[in-house]
Amino acid sequence: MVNSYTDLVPTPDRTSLDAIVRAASDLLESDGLPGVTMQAVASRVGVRAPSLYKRVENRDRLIQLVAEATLADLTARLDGLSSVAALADGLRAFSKERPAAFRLVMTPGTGTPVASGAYRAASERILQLAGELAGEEHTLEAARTVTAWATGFIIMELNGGFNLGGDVTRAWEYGVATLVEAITAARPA
Amino acid sequence: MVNSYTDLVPTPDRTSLDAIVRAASDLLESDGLPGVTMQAVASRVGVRAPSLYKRVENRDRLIQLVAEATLADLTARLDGLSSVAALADGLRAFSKERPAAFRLVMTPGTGTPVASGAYRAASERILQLAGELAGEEHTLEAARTVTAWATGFIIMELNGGFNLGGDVTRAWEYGVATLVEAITAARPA
DNA sequence: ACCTGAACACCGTTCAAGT
DNA sequence: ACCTGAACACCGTTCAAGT
Repeated sequence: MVNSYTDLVPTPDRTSLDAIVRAASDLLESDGLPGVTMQAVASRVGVRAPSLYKRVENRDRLIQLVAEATLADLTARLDGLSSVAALADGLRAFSKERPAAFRLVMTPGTGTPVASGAYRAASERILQLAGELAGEEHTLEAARTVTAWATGFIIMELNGGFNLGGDVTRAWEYGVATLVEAITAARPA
Repeated sequence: MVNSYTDLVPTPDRTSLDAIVRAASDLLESDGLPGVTMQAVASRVGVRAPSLYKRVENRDRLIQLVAEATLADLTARLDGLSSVAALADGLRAFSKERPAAFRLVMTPGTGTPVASGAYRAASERILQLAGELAGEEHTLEAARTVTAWATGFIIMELNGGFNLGGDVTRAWEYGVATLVEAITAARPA
């Protein structure tokens, strides 16, 4: 039985969760994390702030979704690479294209727990390659060493933390070479 | 000439910049960065929020001062140590005592530039020791490699990023040993 | 069912008025 | 000179009322 305006003209949705997450990602990169306000996101998708709550629980959850989307992009980006050095370079390149998103994912600070499955997916290739280098027994330690080094290096670089002069890219290459060699050398016979 | 109440009874100051920074540091550790509100800090030093602006420009500057005080503490903490491994262990120990302050200092994100002199002081010993290990030519690269690794490792550890099981401390020791050996091996003849 | 304005609690910050 | 209440702009979030 037709008995209301709603039944006759179901207004088509004016936005979507996907568009919201994308708008938040754009704002994150252009205005930083504090710039990702519900109002700014809403205005970007052509809606008022309260409407966002039909699709996202709250702001924290939205930031979390941005982090997870970023990890998915990163995983895709690293997928084809086949050496530890290429992987490290890919991670660094990604950090330069999307520094704010990279920071969000790698140093979420408090209050934004990201589904660990997303990290696992992104770590898959480094585990594989580290295993080849270090031997099965040291796979996990080797992968952690390389990941920690690359992450730390990139974060320091993004923060302008290398203020003692010198060639930063040279330090990067020195680090990759040093680590790969060391891990290979530590391989059990 | 005495002509006002003020001249007769100069009210003693009820707080100080030092007390404010200390209160902010305590709040940072207990409630996280978002918990460091001007009102919470003010109430902790026994004053109302607007009074804080007599001693600090604004909240961002206050956070910055907390970061600088943290770096000073860290520098003092690392001062006596005399091996790269001891330095790395000291950094990790500090991160467990004051995780929020450590995060603030190592991953300030955007909006809180810390005086670079404070970082320089904290880096002094690692530069010295890395130089002994790596040789003068590679001092800077070696110091950056170790610092990046330790920072990245600790941040990942604080974030609960090591969710693949395994012994985290074992990975830490593997990393220290591997890096020290590699840097020593790369030393020019 | 989705969207909105109005409202609430809570921030950071300013400023005139107190002492 | 330092401190305060009141006020302002701006958040996140809720909710009744529209369509």
